[in-house]
Amino acid sequence: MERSAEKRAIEQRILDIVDRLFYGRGIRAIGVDTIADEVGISKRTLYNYYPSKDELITAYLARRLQPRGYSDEPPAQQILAEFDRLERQFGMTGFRGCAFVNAVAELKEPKHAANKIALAFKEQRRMWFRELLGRLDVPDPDTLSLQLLLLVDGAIAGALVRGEPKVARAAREAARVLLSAAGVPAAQAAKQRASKQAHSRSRRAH
Amino acid sequence: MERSAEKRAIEQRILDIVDRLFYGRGIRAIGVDTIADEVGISKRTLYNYYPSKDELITAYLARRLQPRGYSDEPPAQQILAEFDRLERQFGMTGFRGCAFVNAVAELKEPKHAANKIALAFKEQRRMWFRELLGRLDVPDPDTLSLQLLLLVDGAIAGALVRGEPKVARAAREAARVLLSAAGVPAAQAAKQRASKQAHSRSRRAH
DNA sequence: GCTTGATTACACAGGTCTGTGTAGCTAGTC
DNA sequence: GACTAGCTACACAGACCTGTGTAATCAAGC
Repeated sequence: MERSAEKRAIEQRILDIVDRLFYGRGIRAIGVDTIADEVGISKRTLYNYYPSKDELITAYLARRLQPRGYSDEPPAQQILAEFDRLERQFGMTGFRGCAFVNAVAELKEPKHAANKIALAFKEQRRMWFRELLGRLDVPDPDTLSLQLLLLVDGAIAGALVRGEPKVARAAREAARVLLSAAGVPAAQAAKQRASKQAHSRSRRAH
Repeated sequence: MERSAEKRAIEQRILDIVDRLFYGRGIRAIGVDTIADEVGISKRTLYNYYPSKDELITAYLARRLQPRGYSDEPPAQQILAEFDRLERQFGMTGFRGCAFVNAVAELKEPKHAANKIALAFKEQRRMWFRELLGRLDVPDPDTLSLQLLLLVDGAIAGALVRGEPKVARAAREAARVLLSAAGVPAAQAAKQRASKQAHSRSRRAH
C-alpha cells in the first residue's frame, strides 16, 4: 500500500519531467538517458516504469488530455475569456505551440497513437465550445464551435511563428464577430459596451 | 555555360527530392544518405552542392517562399477562393500540414534560420490578404488580414489532426462572415446569392 | 594524349539514439 | 541473520546520424 503510493509518486515525477522536456525541447530531441538523469533515477528503473519511449510519449499526451471546466460566467464571456487565456499562455516563457499538433508533426507515422490522442484533444476542446454555444441557442453550433477552434489553433500557430502574444487578441476579436453574426447578444453588447440594453434578437443569420 | 546549366538542373533535382522527403516524412526523419540515394548521386557529391544538412533545410524552405499572384477576379472572391484551394490541398495524398510550422516545431532551436523564413512566409501570406483588402476599403486591413491568416493556419492544423478536408469549408464560411462584418459587399452578396444588387455600402463597422 | 575537375564507392570518425544484460548494493520482511 | 524486491552503475549491442578522407574512375577541353 505504502509501496504503491511511492510508486505512483515516482510515476508522477517522471511524467512531470517528461512533460517539461518533451514539450519544451521536442519529443525526438529528448533521449531516454536525459529523462532518467533529470528524474534522478537510473535508465534501467525508468524502463521498469515505462517499457518504451513510445509509452512515455502516449502517457505524456494522455496526461494533457484534461477536460476544461465551466465557470459561472455567461457562456459568451467564457468563450471570449478562452482567448484571453491563450494570450497569457503565449506570453509565458517556454510556450512552444500546441503539444498535440507538435507531436503529430514530429511523429509522422500515421499509425502512432499520438494521432488518436491529438484528435481526441481537439474534439474535446471543440465540444467545450459547443456546450457553451448550445446554451446560447445559436443556429449552427457544430460549425461555429469548429470555427472557434480554428481561430484557437490559428492563433497558436501564429504565436509560435511570430513569437507575439497579441495575435490572440485578433483571434478574440474575430471570435466576437462570429458570435455576433450568429446572433449572440452578449457579443454585440461587448462591442459597444456603452449601450447596455440588448433589445432581444431581431435579425438572426439565415 | 553548358556545365553550369547542368549543375543548376542537378540542384533543382536535389531540391525537388529534398522537398518531397522533408515535407512528407519530416526533416529530422530523413538522413543525408537517403537523400543522396533518392537523387541517385553519391553522398560526397551531395555535400559538394550543399555543404551541410542545414543548408539543405534552408534551401528547402526558401524555395517554398514563393509569392502568390493575383487574378482578375474581384478581391473578395480571390480571398474566398484561397480557402477552396486549401480544401483541395487538404484532400491531396501526402498533405502533412504547413511545411513552415512543421519545420519550426521540429527544429526547436530558436536561432535556426528556419524560424526567420517561416515568419517571412506567414507575413508574405498576410500581405497577400492585406493587398486584396486594401482594394476593398475595409476599416482595419491589418487586423482583418491577420485574422484571415489565423483561419488559414487553424484550418491547416485542423486538417492535419483530423485528416478531414472539409474544415476548410468552415474556415471559408468564417472568413466570409468576417468580410461581411467589415462591410465587404461581395461577401454579403455571396451569402444570399439570389439578390444580385449590392446596394452600395450603407452601414460600416467602426 | 594529357591534364583537370567532378564524381564515385567506401571507410570511418565521433556522436547520437533505444533498449537490454549483468553484477552488486540497499532496504524492508520473515 | 537470511531472503527478497527493487534499485544502481555500467557496459554494450545494434542502429542511426552528420560530415570527412581517400583512392579510383570518368569525361571534357587543351
